[in-house]
Amino acid sequence: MYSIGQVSEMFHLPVSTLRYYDKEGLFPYMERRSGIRRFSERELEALRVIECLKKSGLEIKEIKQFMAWCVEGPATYPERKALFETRKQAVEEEMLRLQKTLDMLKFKCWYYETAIRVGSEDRLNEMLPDHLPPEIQKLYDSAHA
Amino acid sequence: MYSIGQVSEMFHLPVSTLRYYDKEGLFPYMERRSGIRRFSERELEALRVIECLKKSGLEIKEIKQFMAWCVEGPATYPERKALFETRKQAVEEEMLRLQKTLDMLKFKCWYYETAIRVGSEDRLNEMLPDHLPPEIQKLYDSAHA
DNA sequence: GTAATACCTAAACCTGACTTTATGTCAAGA
DNA sequence: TCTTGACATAAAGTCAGGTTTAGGTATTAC
Repeated sequence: MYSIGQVSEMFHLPVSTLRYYDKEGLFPYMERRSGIRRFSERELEALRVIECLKKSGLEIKEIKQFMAWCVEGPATYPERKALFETRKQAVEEEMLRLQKTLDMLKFKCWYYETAIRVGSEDRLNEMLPDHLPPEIQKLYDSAHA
Repeated sequence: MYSIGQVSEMFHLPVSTLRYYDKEGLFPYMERRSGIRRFSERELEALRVIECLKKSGLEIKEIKQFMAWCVEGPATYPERKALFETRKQAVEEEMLRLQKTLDMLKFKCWYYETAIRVGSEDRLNEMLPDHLPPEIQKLYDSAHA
């Protein structure tokens, strides 16, 4: 069993955030001893899931719904599975978008590197978008697709 | 030259957002004809860069700083290049974090699939974390690293 | 005994990125 | 002429996800 302060250190989260999550219903099984929260392994696993679902783009109230399903028992396995499937797809799509963003950023890095080398953007822009080195052309196309 | 309504349609952005960006200084070269904004190719390219930098995690006021550098001329090529290098690194790190999130989500998909199959989480948890199929073990390790 | 800590609550506050509202201008079409 | 639609502004409102504040309790350290 852990105090809120210990969990705060373990997860590098402010105490206020843990209390906020609790208030929002994200720890449905949280125990108390004379008013004081006692985090068990169950709450730590909940916190891992919370961080995962948050990174996947879920809002707090949707995570709360998930926790409510957990309380409901085995009848909600399908809902829970469906949620993770949906988040998996969302993250896969996000990674594709990020890859395009990354290609744009790489292109811009090359662009300014070259601008510095030739001394001005103007001479550089004359090359665009038809006279680029092939690997830069690939970045340019990916970013402008 | 395009009207704000045309650009709104081209980029699938509300007119209010474009005006907000303009107010925040994100279109330093924007022209007007009797008070009405006229978007040129320069503004469209600015908008592409805005979307890229936003996805990379930059705030509006930092994007505004970038636009200010563009106005300052070739002397700020190094600052602009450094910005893109930093964003590139940030996005690469974000993609690594997302990959871990994805592994956790895939693990949870397998977990609930199996829970549905065997009828209860409890029998499943007895297998964890030591008796997992190898490819699931890999996801579990990646997600809990 | 008293001072420092760690915990508690409720409620107000904050931030970023927009969005909405209220009000007004202007040109084109019926 | 009059109304419709696209444009404009300033200022207020919204929302999520916390954070801060104000006031209190309980335990430990000196």
